Amino acid sequence: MNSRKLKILAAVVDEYIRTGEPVGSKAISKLDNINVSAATIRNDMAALEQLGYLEQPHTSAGRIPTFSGYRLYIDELMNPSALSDEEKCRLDRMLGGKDTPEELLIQNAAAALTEITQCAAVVTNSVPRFSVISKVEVIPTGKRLYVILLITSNGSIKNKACRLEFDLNHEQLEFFTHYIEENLSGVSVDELSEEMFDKMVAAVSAYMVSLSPLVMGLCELSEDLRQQELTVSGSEKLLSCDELDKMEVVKFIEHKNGLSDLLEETFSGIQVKFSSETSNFAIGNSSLIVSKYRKCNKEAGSLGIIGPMRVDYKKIIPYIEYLTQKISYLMSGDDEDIIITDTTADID
Amino acid sequence: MNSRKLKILAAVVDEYIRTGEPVGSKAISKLDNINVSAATIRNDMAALEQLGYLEQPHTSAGRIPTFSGYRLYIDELMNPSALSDEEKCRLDRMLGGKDTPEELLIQNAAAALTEITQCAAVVTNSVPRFSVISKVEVIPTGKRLYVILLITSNGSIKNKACRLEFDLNHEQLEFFTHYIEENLSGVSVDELSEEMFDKMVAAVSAYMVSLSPLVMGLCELSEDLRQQELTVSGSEKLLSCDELDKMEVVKFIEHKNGLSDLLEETFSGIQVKFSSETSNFAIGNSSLIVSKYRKCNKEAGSLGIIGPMRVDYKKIIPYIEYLTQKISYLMSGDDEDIIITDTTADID
DNA sequence: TTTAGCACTCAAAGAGTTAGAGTGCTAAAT
DNA sequence: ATTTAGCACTCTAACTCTTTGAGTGCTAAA
Repeated sequence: MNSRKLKILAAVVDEYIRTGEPVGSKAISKLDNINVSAATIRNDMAALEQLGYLEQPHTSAGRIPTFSGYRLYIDELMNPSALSDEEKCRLDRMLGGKDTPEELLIQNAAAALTEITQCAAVVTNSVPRFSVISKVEVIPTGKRLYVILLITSNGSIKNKACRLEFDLNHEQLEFFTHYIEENLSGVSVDELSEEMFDKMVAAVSAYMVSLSPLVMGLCELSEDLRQQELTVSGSEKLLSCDELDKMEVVKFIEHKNGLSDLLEETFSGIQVKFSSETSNFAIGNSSLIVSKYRKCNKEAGSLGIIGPMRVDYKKIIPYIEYLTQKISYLMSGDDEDIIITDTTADID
Repeated sequence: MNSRKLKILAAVVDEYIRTGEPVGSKAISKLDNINVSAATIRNDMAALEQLGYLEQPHTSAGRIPTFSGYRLYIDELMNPSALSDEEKCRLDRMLGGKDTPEELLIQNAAAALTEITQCAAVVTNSVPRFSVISKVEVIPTGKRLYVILLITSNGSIKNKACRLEFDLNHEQLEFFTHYIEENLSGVSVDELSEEMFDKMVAAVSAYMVSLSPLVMGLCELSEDLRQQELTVSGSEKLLSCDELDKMEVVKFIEHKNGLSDLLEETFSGIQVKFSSETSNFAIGNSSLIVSKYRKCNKEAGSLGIIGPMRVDYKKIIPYIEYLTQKISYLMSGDDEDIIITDTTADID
């Protein structure tokens, strides 16, 4: 494995990404930065095939990269193309300024990615780990029916109705409200845990057993609070890729199978994952490129695209990197002024 | 147009639905209930083509039904096959018993329809038109920040945060709470209207101008309350129908174009609509079969399937009819005992 | 009015051909 | 020891030509 072989591998991947056709020795030999004959390239390509980086669809066709080929290309060989100032400006315009609500910010980022890459964009909202419970209320609303309300310092509102075995009298309600106010107010979302609520159930039950459904309700709400929401937009683009199985794509659009797991196991920095490298991700031959954005220097959410394995990594990766940086910057700027949108919930 | 022609038309549609292939005179002549020769059938088929009920894909092929052909078949000719007891039991099992939450009930119905018909199921949730506002609260939750909470008698909970220009003092808050309690409590969801809120804005502004965002917030919540949610499940099935254009299916899956309009203009009882009969519905050559279910004898929501025009109406229509009846029954049974699931909302 | 018979049409499937891109191998050149 | 040119070979994609069979419309007899 010498440097010429690597150069040839890079060239093959680049060409394949550009054209979508298997690439032959002749095409490579014509490239500017390649100065050996087609015959030499043929020999090297045969070697690269031996090593598992390239493969042939059939005997008399050119080569296409294998998974390992792409992997090596992305990790070592690829030469990302820096964003021009115009491109940066364009992204800035698409994102919106400093006073754009966070939710809209990531929506805009998703829209930008969809438009630029012609792939599906995937974003997660920013989880308010570091925000604290600012208000918790219990509101009687029918016989034996209570609505609990949880509000955090960053503006999340969650509510849930609980039915009890008995009605609470004024004193009991007062006790409970006071107790949870005492125990939850000011607690950060990160600190909320099931153990914590288990303890509360125990404490509260000592006073009155039938209060525990309320605590369980609170526990569930706190789980919701910590749960990250995942949005995929522009997924119709994936149906235009004939590399991808349409059936799989639609199933994925419906259920988003495996995606959240996949994002879970992502660590910081930009990352490329192939569907073949993970189990339970629905779309074969696809590639996920994501990066995490940060808010006040803590990981807040993810941002990226899902596309065919043959996407223009060179071009797309810098875009995603720029967007995450910019979003991190914008989100960390003014923490205090919370922008409230809307929030509803329906039960029947 | 005599009864034999109608019989032949019905036979052609049945056969075409069964086989998916253009059907010829010979195939019809072999059917049990047809006792004339192929030549006679040929003459009648030519006449039916003249009348616009049948068409030929090409000269030397059999006939397939036109839109009008299907229409006549469905409205007059078709002989729906009654559900067997086993089938009814199966549906009952899939739906769930009397204590199944409404939301789950329609989800189960959708799943059952998807499985049985191999088409996409479309359901709308039950809009609580006839339920009344049972509680409305305003909760101060930060500086100039207020959460309004709207709860209906059927268990819907909606909340929304509003930012005001100024902070309210205790008296002002008291006034406002009292005012909206007075004006909204006991009002049915159906009665809520924008005009009503306009009046409230005027009245409240007379007392204190900066209260109006709260009323606007209430107005938006009430809109949410009245909004019907539409779910399409199993839409991947539509991709297996080669009668349907995959690209159109995909666009539909993403945007559900025209579907809610289409459901709006549906009246009571089971109904079949062809894409060709409506403008703005995305999937050409498709057919929508829906029926409305009722809760306490008032229209609550819709339930049905989207499939290719060539679906087994004979079989599917009874299924949908049975499901809507059963759901109407289950939903109307115990109105008092509201089952609460969960409800959350996130803002940032 | 219905039916049998027959010539005709047309799409789909299969067979055969060609063109071209790309390969691997060998032997000469560097 | 590499690199290159040359050449025979392979395989697909596109094209034409032919065959097959289902289905029709028309005519004339029942």
